Amino acid sequence: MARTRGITIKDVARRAGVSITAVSHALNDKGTLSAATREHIRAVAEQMGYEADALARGLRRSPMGAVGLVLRSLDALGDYAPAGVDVFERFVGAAASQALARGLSLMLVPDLTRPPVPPLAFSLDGYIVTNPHVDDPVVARLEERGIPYVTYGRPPGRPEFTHWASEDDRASARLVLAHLEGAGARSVALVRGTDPNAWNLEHQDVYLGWCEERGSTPRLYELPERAGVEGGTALAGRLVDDGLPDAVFCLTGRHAAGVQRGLVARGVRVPERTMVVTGSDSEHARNSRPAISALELNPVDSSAALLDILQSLIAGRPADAPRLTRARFRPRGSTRR
Amino acid sequence: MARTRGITIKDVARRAGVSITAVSHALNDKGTLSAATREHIRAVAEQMGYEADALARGLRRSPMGAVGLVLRSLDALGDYAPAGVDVFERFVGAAASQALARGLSLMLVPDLTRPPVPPLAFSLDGYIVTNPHVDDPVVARLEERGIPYVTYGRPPGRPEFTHWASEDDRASARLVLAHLEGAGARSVALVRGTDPNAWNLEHQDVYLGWCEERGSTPRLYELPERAGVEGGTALAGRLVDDGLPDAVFCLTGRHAAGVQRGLVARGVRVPERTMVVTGSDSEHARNSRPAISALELNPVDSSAALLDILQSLIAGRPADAPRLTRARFRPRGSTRR
DNA sequence: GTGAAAGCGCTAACAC
DNA sequence: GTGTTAGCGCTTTCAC
Repeated sequence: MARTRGITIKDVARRAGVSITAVSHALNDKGTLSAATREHIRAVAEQMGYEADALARGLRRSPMGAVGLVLRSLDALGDYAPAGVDVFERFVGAAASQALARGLSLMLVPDLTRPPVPPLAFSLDGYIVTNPHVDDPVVARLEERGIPYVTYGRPPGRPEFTHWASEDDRASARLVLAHLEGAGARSVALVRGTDPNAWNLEHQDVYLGWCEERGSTPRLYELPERAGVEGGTALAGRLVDDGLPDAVFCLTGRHAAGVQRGLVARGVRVPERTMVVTGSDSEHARNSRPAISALELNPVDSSAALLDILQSLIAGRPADAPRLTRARFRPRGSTRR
Repeated sequence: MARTRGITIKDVARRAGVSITAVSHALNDKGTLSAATREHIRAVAEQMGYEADALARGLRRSPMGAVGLVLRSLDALGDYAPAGVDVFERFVGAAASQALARGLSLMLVPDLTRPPVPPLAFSLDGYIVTNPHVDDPVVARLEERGIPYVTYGRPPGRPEFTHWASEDDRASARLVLAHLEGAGARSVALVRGTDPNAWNLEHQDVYLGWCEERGSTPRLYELPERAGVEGGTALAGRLVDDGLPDAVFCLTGRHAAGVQRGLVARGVRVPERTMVVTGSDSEHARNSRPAISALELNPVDSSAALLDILQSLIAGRPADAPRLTRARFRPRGSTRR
């Protein structure tokens, strides 16, 4: 299966009876060729099925037509396909489809700071980094290299950085809390993850503000993302011991599923005694009994926005950023009273 | 945001006080350098944080550390993110995770035959092509270029080609039919898609054989994949008109959801009068009432197998192929009698 | 053992 | 208007 090389610019030049420069210029709309030559060269190239080699072209630092995607939350998890968690797959799917629609390819790249670094990594035109955390080394690396990037979720601790898009986490959090309040909840516990990303931080922030406004004591629990369903189940014990709240708001779907299972196992009636809701819809949330009310992210709009911004950056244009998209709230049995 | 170039081989050579060649050889275990020089050069390179530029390297046709993924079924659909269809997302997620685990990056590439072809497309080390159909032009293109590739699903009409992996479709089909028979079905209709890929063809083949063995008249319906749920609903009318079978086996999840909805709307009781089952689990299947029994593909094992084969091909080793993985059958309400 | 030098395919100064 | 030429960063002969 020897790799045959494709038709090169040289072949086209020879065939068209011109220099390689002429070909390069004709095909890239550069230089000052006569319309006739240009047209002729184009015809020949087309007819020969010529396609410029991206590598050689990239060597001269022209765009590659491909952007990278780094999933920081999965890097952190150390597992790129956690069972039942479909937010990332959905995001990858959406981002890929949006990229393809814009004529860009999407390359999935692992943690850029841990060797071996994928060879092409620093040759891509730009990057989407999802859920960067405080002082994210991947972001630092891109910054260092001067590679354009956008982030899915505001990079925490960097108020000056605007090239991000995400669902409006603050609005989402308020939506959920209002829903719980409307269903009669007075005391709400928040279960967040431990990654210091905007997702965790902004929900927490809104939650604390909400508690303060109402004069209720915040009940904040931190559970590592990787603790999964089991972690949630275990946490249910603590919730009971600390005194049952009217509702539990778990940011991750697996925690919510675990917490609900743990509560039910301890005889707590959901939603009658305590409601459960999650900030991130997942198979687990949908398949729990009762089904768990959830925020459904908006990967399509978010990845479209991110690619818009990224394309502007790559082209050196000012970008319309940040951009907020809207998550949908899906009320289900776990909060239906 | 000027792109800063990284440290080049030249920098390392100068710093180590050797030639460029020496650096190249030391870092690639080529040539005949003394152990001492080799070690010294390596130390300097490491200390400088040198990383070879993949582009320049690729120009000389060495591996890029990246493989492409082409989703033929989505190319055909013309939509890279059809709502509720998660098999592809799951496959992408699984393939990405398996690739990353092997130190490879995964690049999602659209139809390689429709311009504009993504620039890097022909520079990748190899390809995974999902669900190629008869005389697939993408496959032809890769073949032409001598680029190693594997297919998810046997390429139909090419018995000599072995570099593929997939769930064992024939076994899956038998599993489903046996399940239906066990639940009392005598007459079963098969609803397949129109893409001439192995998935459609092999299920059909087993189905026809099964009918023949039992002396029952086959009832075969073809429905374009893109007809979606609505197509299924419409088909339900035909099923009723043609005389209700005891069970309907729809290969795609959306067709199954539509068929069941259409049947129920016409007063047919599922599963009592007619059972419904699908060959491809999806959100639609799970969320239908009753939930639809389904085959759940095995993207994790399948993509792992594909990457094993692909890595062998790239390395020029003989590959252990084809490889069959096992789908799981999920019995649900739609076949529970 | 080591290094000079010739490309890989392309782009962009700069001559002509 | 058009072509010559010098690289981009790297690998790989092939002299020394």
